[in-house]
Amino acid sequence: MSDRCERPVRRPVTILDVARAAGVSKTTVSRYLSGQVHLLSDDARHRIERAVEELGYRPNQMARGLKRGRSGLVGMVVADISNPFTVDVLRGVEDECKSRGMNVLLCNTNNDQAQEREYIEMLQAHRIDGLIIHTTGLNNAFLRELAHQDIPVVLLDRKVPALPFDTVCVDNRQATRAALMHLLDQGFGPIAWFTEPIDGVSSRKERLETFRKVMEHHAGIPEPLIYEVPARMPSTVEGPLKNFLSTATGSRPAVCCANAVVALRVVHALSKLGMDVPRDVGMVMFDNPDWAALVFGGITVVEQPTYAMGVTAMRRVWERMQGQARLPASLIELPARLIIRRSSVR
Amino acid sequence: MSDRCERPVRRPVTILDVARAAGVSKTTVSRYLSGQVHLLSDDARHRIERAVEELGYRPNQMARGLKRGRSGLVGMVVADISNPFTVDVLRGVEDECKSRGMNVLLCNTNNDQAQEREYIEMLQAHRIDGLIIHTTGLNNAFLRELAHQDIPVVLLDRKVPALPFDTVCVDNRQATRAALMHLLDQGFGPIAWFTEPIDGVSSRKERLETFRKVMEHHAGIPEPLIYEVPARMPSTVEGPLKNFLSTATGSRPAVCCANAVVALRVVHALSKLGMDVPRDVGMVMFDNPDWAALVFGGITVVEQPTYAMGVTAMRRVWERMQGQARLPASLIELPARLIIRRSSVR
DNA sequence: TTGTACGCGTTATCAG
DNA sequence: CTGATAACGCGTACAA
Repeated sequence: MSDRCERPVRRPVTILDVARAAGVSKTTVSRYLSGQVHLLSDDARHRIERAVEELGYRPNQMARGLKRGRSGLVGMVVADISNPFTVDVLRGVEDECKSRGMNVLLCNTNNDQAQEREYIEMLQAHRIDGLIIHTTGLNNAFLRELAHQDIPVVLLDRKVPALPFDTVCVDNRQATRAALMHLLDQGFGPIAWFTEPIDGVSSRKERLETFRKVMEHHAGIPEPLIYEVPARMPSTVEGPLKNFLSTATGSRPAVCCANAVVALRVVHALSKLGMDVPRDVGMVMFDNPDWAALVFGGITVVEQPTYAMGVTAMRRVWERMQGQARLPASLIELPARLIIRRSSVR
Repeated sequence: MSDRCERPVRRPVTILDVARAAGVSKTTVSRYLSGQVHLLSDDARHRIERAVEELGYRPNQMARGLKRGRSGLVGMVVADISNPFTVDVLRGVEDECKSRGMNVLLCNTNNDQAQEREYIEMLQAHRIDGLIIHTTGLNNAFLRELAHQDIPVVLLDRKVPALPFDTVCVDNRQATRAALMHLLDQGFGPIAWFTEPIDGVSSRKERLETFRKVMEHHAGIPEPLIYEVPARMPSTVEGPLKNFLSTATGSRPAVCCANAVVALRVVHALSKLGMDVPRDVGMVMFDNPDWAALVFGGITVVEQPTYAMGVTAMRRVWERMQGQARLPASLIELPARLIIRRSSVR
């Protein structure tokens, strides 16, 4: 490719280059770029237009940001990028940024406090215009500082009442209740709850609490079965599951999984135990990953409005950027949807 | 929370603030920050340390970037963030950035040429230090310009020989051959190939070509069955699949899916048709999403080293950043791994 | 309608 | 060891 040598290495073209090429001053070019076309003579405008085109000029966002005080960047800090839930939310955020000419800085913390903190510091350094965070909940003091710096922060999925930030999440109580009532309606019981360790995560907590309440009120079971599944440890599910099922002979047991990560492991365990779903055991799970419709002829799910959550969060950031900064923080709770499939139907 | 009013709105603290608080000049603080500690008196160092801590100072990356000519940002342009393949690669890129103090600007193009181009322009404006791109292959002239600007570009998964960029992908021919030979070994045949429309995408093309060759050489079938599955159109799979299976009575038919997106739809169709895998039909697919181990008692897969691909790509960008800029572009082809499960075993 | 000059927050050069 | 001072590329009063 001789092309590679033709123009050796091109120093990035600046506004000054454009100005010179067009025979005008930087100021005039700057005005053109910021759309103040009414202040320009047709002649100047055309010359600038051509120069920009020919030189392939792109305004330097670092310089521009430095001057204007906004970077055009939004930080998205997620706890686990491997979780399909996260990806769908991210899609929403990203699309919404795109339509506003902004970019997403993606940060995956692996549910680790130190990483979360480090990332937030990096994002601060980049002077992000907004932050959307699926937080571990372990950096609250640190996060609070962002409030003083007047940068819009939106919490996602996990509430932290101690923080004065907008929060977008789903109505976990309604969702959990719907799932459980459906199981009970179908004649299932006892029901076991599988969740990741609560660790102060609000969504996990709310779902679990609601499970407890529903079990007590509607099934008269004050001490329902709850299994916490530690992350990334294999085969901690099979034992409890086997145990649960063996104590439930003569009835119609069911399992409820608090998210897709746990559900995946439960499904594996059920398969290994040779269980027939829904004949031997019913199943309902949170989240609606690809495979939920596939396994056991379809698993009944509580589908969260993931994409919409992302869109909503980013819109909120945008509104705050437009001067709504000092309004009180609001809690936006979106409804989840129960999708009934074969796994929970007699 | 009275805290919110205590310090009303804090102007971002600059290096000058630190300098004043520490009773030294900006220069000295700058030295401290860039780790030239050997040039500082213990006294000065301590005072700066304290000032930085107390004020919560974070160097402004925009200013720093403007001055140093590097932004600390890497652009990652992906064709489809919904594809688990993409997410795993992204994880690799992200981890590798993290360990180098860099950040990822994530851009999802939805396989759309215009969006890809727009995004690359935005990334250019941000003066990204590197670009990793899972390209549509439709903006080549445009991409070529990046070569002149001396910014490291790494192509991912999809080769574009016309472009002078490093490329990280898998050995598709070896992988495809392994998958097909395995099916033939197990006594399967005829074999049908399901793929997304080729659209000039090298990975799709290589897999398909290899399929053709293997079929001709080893099975003596010059015109094997190929089905192109258009994206996001429901139930275009069921018809062809049914047709294929009906013409294959008396033999042991199998299907091979060129990626997880297509495979998902094939699985749906197979379920709907009430097929028993592997008894009625064998199956092998590319990619190893969560659900592949679950469905049909496990689907045999060609697992791509996705995470490693991300890591490799980012390492390459890094090397180029460190002055290896003018070395010729290299092609890095990683091996895929055949994981045999129930779906392809007699 | 256009241009001059300054500053955004850093780093680098140079002189002490 | 330390500190002025000049850029980096851009936007914007202010002046013309």
